[in-house]
Amino acid sequence: MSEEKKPLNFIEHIIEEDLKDGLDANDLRFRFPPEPNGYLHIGHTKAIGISFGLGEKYKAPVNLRFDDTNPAKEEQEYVDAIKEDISWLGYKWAEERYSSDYFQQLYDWAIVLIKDGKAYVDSQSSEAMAEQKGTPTQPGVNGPHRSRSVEENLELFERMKNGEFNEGAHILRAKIDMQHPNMLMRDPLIYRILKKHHHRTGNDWCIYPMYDWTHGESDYIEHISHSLCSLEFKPHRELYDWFLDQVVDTDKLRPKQREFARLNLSYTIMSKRKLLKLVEEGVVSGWDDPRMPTISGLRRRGYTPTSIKKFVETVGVAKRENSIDVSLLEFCIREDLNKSAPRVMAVLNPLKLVITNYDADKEEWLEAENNQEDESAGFRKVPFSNEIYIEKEDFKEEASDNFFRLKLGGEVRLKNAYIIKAESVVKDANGEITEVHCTYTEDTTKKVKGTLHWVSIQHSVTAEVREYDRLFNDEAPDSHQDKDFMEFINPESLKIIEAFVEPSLADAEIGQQFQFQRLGYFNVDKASKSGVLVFNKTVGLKDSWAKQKPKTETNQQKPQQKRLPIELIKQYGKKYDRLPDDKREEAKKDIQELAKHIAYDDLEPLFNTSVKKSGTRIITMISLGVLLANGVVKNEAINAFIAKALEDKNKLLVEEASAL
RNA sequence: UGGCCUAUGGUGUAACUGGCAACACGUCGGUUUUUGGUACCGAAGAGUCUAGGUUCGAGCCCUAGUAGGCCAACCA
Repeated sequence: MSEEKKPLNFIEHIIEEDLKDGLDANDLRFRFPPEPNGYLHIGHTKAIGISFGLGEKYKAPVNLRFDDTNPAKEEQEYVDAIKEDISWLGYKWAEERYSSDYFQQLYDWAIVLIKDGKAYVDSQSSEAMAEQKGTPTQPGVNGPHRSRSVEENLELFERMKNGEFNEGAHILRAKIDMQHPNMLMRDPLIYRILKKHHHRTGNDWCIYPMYDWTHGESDYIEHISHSLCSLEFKPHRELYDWFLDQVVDTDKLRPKQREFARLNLSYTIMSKRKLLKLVEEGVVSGWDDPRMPTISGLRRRGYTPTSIKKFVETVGVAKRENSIDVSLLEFCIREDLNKSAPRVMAVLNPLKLVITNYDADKEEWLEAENNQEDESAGFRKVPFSNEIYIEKEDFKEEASDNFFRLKLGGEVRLKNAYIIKAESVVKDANGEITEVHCTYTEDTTKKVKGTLHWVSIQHSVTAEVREYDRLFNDEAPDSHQDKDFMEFINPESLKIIEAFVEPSLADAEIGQQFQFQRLGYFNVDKASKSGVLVFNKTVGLKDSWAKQKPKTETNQQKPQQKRLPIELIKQYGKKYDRLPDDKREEAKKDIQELAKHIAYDDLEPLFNTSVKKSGTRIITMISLGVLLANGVVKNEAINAFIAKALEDKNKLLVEEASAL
């Protein structure tokens, strides 16, 4: 076994370390803990891929645990959808669990906490408690109920549980430290009163545990070794550990929370709340609209589990904020479908073509290869006749040599058929071409540059084709503090086309995937019925021809993170003295421009730059020159800096210094 | 007036206890091709946010700064 070592991500490093430190590999166990309050999206796929992926790698069990502690937002519909999506991705969970399974245990532990003087009942308004909590920059203060006796706390908590109070009247909170620098440690809530029906426990409870109290203890109950979540839970880790400290038996496995950066995809949003808004406001047809970044949307669009897993794998796992280009997702689906999708011919934007030397009443069934990437895919027959459709874009009356398609007097190959030559065109009153007249030859061995797809008109089947574009026009629609994400909705994200497809597609079944040759990958939508074909365009083929033409679509500039001029100048310093002459000249001009926007106080610290970093000293000198020219008066520090530079070995530095 | 996290080509991730910054996508060029697809070959592109320090040697360790993110829900 030649094990090419795949580099480990930081979580795998942690696990390897734990294993080395004596953790039994059999004790490895993970969990994926969705809240059933919405559909899973591509962002969740990363979390799923991490935990289930680790399970596969270490042959460890992975639980699916629904974090269902808030009956106000959670529903069975979401539980079902989540299970379907995870299964569809091809993952198998060891056990299906619910946080609500542990409500009794959590309650019992809460009693222990109260008895230990580690928790108390507070009876103030949420506003009053928020007030006492302080702010991130200001410590909190103790509230009036903090010193209630254990007996009183026990009694009140019991009565909370029995439903004797209204929602909001009391809460149970941990007694930690109201001055703690971590806000989450300032006596966090453990239980609140919620007189709501729960999708699993019905009306058994009218108090419900909070996330922090529930999550770590649930991990402990399930013997989870590594509890992986996204970065925003980092501050919760301290509390996670505190709660664990209160109940953990030291010879039992203690779960560990570790955090990774969540996935962000360009031109889309990942917030469940915002996705729900798109659904509710009818911007999309539902959670599974093919434009949605949900797993169900991607599935309906034609994405495969393989492609999504590959995507998550390539994206990697780390701790820094990221934004992944959709083109990577598209690459992954093309790569997968290229190997498996049968090729067929379909014309989306038809132009009639008449072959004048082919008998009008003749038809031939020609052999066509289903997939040249897959020998086992075999062949099929496609009908040919004297009248066919080709794409409008595939014909021009005249065009330059790099237009490989059909032009008057030019020859082109018809895929799976003959070579034709365009002889003349027929136009309507507006000058629009309505027909192209061609002649054909049966000699198919000739070399011609272009190959076109086509469909015999009399044999063609009509189909509805839904072409999608990105749902938002902005790269990061929900990142603007002054604008709502709804303002960026792309009004042209869905285009419905009447297309003509080859007859072999007539009985294509829902979910089947094809490559429409030269166009892209398409699948049969669930709206398809016998006799009424509906296709979704999953993704187009890579099109290096379209790129050559001046695109009307303005290439959106990446909003480069703005850096301060002084920082940019410093960066030049790193390599300035090593640049070739011409580039150095450019750099110098750039520096001089940038230097107009810096203050003397920004520059002065650089005077102390060590002798060996001459590049930095030179750029400092150049900038200084600009400042002096703009009226900064020479002081002692400046004079010393220049004097020292004049003695330097570096010619460039001396040159710049003597100029001052 | 705080705490925590992060900083490596355009994007995303690597670089095992410090040792010539690598891979994928994207970009550009070429070969093959009955898909301007695929496959294959090649190229450009970062000297690792800045400064200082430790070291023979720093992307990695230390210090300070800068930038970005997270933290004040009876949400998860």
